[in-house]
Amino acid sequence: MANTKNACGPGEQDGEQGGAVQPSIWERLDTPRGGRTTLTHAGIAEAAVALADAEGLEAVSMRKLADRLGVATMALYRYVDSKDELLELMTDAVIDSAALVADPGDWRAVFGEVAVRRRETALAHPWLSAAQAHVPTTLTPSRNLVVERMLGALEPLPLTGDQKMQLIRALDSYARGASDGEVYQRMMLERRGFGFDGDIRILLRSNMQWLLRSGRYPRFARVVQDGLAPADAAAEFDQGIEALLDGLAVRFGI
Amino acid sequence: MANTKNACGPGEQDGEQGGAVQPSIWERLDTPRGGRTTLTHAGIAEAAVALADAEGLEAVSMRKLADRLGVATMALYRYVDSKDELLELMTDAVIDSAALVADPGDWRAVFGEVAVRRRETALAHPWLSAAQAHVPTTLTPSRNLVVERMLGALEPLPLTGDQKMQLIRALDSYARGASDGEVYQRMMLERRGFGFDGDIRILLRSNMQWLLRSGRYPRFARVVQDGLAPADAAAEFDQGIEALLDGLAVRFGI
DNA sequence: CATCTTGGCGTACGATGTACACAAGACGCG
DNA sequence: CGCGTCTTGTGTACATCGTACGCCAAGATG
Repeated sequence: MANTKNACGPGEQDGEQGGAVQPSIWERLDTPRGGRTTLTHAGIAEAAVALADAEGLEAVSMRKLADRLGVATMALYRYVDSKDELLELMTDAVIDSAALVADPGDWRAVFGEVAVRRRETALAHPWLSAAQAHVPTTLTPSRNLVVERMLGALEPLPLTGDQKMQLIRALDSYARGASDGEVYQRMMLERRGFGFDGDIRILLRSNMQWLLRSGRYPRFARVVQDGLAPADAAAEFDQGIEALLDGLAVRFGI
Repeated sequence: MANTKNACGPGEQDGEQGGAVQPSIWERLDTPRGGRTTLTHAGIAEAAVALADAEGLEAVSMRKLADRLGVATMALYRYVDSKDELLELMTDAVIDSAALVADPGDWRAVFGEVAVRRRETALAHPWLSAAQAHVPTTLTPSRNLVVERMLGALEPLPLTGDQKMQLIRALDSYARGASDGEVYQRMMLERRGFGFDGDIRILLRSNMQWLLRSGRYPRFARVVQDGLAPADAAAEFDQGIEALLDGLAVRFGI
């Protein structure tokens, strides 16, 4: 089994006053700091994001980041408990929830905008998907704000809290999967020597030989060989979102 | 910009005979090896998977893996060019495409089965999502086999190759996003001290204090406070899949 | 047997995350 | 102003990691 501990954690599992079992960095963010303040959480996160954007996630090391900030390596540890926490800060920092401008009363518009924005963010910061996978972080301030906005859009509809959350999770699932999948494909393209912005069909074509040779994938080979139209990933993403929301709306009678 | 190189890669970008630009490990898999053969690709992958299942992905180091196999560290490098390639092997090894048993003529059944299987695999091997994110790998043999099967199920339908692929990608997107999201939530639960199999609502509840205190998320706080029913993640996953496929079927007139 | 190819081994190097002890700047109180 | 006291920034040190390189052994081939 993968889980090393399965007993309940620190503090009573269900206590009303229990507080956050671990301060979880977001709690510490806005607590005022005394003494010297050459560094800030925001500044650190921003520099880390810039570094990852410029040189990739694997280039983000505590040493390099500290160098960029003109500070000793260990100074960073006064602000984050570990590198993983730094990654958490980064994943939260790239979500610009201020950019949501859709009519708050039109839930389909709000949901669509959230999804599209997520895809754009993922493509603009290709390291994001890997960072989120390495440091599982549901529930960051920015992400909570997005949930809040979606809940607001669902307010006038006759749905239970559970149904609203299910709707939000469904959108999140599709948007996450489609965005990550697209990013992974593009990173694959880049790794193979074609650029991040290359034609995705190159991947399929360069794979075709392998498909044909083994003979185990006749249908796949045929589809690739017959040629595919140039992909419009953004439009396909939209169609998927609309299809999913259509289907769920029918099920929920809205 | 994140992309370091945007020019076309090795070989001519569009050459007909171009072959795989890099041997890409899958090519090397079934080429026969001479000399001693105490190791095999399959054995290495299996041991690595077992290690990751037991101690987590971060415990998978070349040294520990070699120890487990009773072999020197560098021996592994005769079979994989890098640790990243090892991760690729692992991600392919856990996909058991032999387990697909749905009626091949019923495309909805086939698609549903593929999605469900994917979720089960992701939950059974929580490291999988992170591994796939770290080493973007579309197009592995096992994955190709799944695509082949789905294409087979779509054969009788009046769809173009592009439409078939779009359908497959849409299912892949939702299944990936929902599975990864669920895994991340559970890993988060485990990291916080509640087990991997704990009640997901604990996460929300422990987050509630933060929600209430800041006052920026009134709706979110209310929904959590009003209490949520125990989640049936599998059923919710199914509903999402069905909703998505319904919506797309309408769009494609099938 | 001689030779060659391939597979496994041991060592070594640079980079990484971070624990720990210490110095230096800011603040409260006299 | 002077002096504790707390917080922030620093320097060193260590375990661990991926992996380049050179060597030896084992099986195949002549």
